[in-house]
Amino acid sequence: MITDPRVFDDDHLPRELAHRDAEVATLSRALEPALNGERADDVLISGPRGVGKTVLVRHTLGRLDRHADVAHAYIRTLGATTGQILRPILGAVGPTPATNVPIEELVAQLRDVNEPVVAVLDEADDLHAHSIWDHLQEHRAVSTVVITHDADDWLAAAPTPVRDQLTGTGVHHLQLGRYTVNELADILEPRAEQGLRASATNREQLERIADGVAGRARHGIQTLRAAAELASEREHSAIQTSDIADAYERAARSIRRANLDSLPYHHQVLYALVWEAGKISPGTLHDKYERVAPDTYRGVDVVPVSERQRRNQLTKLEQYNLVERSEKKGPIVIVDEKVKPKIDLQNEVYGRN
DNA sequence: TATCCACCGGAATTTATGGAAG
DNA sequence: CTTCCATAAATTCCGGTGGATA
Repeated sequence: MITDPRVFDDDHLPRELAHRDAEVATLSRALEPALNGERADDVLISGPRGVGKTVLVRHTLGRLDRHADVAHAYIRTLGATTGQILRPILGAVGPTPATNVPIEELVAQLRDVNEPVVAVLDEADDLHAHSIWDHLQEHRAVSTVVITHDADDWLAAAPTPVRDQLTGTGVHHLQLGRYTVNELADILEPRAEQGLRASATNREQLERIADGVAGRARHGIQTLRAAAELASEREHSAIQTSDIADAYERAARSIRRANLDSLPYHHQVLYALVWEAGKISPGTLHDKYERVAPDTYRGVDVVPVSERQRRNQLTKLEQYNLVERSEKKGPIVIVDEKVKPKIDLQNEVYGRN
């Protein structure tokens, strides 16, 4: 059923970016000065998850690169330190500085940058108050493309100078909305053509999927993939309505699983504990962790972490939508019990597993 | 209302990590 | 190889919060 799985990957760039012509044009215009050696305009991009904010930027930068190289750095800024943001920016115009060169030195190097660099600051929701702005503000050559979920919230929470920079004249704001059913079906169509066996699906089904995912392209693409997988498991010669009906859940689950897989060992242990309980108060969670830790970490190259650090890791699990908390002080609840933990908890007293 | 308790999360401080120089 | 020294990661410390209880 699936002939080319790559077209369903999150980082797959389609040849044509359907239904974003206006946005591509605006972004191109903003970055154009860089082609002539001048500083590009700043851009603030906002929109809900999965509507193609990152893809828009990657696509547009790629297009510009065909005319002339635009030095750019793409940085996922969620939780990034000043050094982790500065280094790739400098790396865009020269060698990437080593991790042990002082921030002071990085800042000095940044001041000496004269050719235009576009710094794409993705996942910038919490970046408004970051000290990185002390160095990026009003830079003669380095411009920014800030990607966030809600532009108004972001600007409202930003310190005045940052807000001024991102609302001044010549700054471009792009608000990406959800796709309509037709638009999203147009996006799914070429993927089906390239990634699936011929006549595995049809327009009506693609529209059904587009409708079911409320205009979010990433979900739509993952749902199409899941529907195809289900169809082949069930030995259907083509995707059927029942496959689509079950695909939403599978798609959501595979996204969660991928999230879980990307996390390090500590998170796996915590997830396993919450999963086992289904629902657990922070206090008992920590107790169990301590009880299980000596055996669960045996033979692993990492060592159990403190309670404070576990709190950080639990928020990460929450951000990744693996675990949730209904009220502020409420218990921690597993989001999808069918997403099984990657590791087994070991405890010699109870002898699990 | 006053007090206790469990928990949260910011900030200071310590430890781990890994390039670079000797 | 060892030492040095920077960042990054983790721990320690602690004030604050909100809910429960008397």
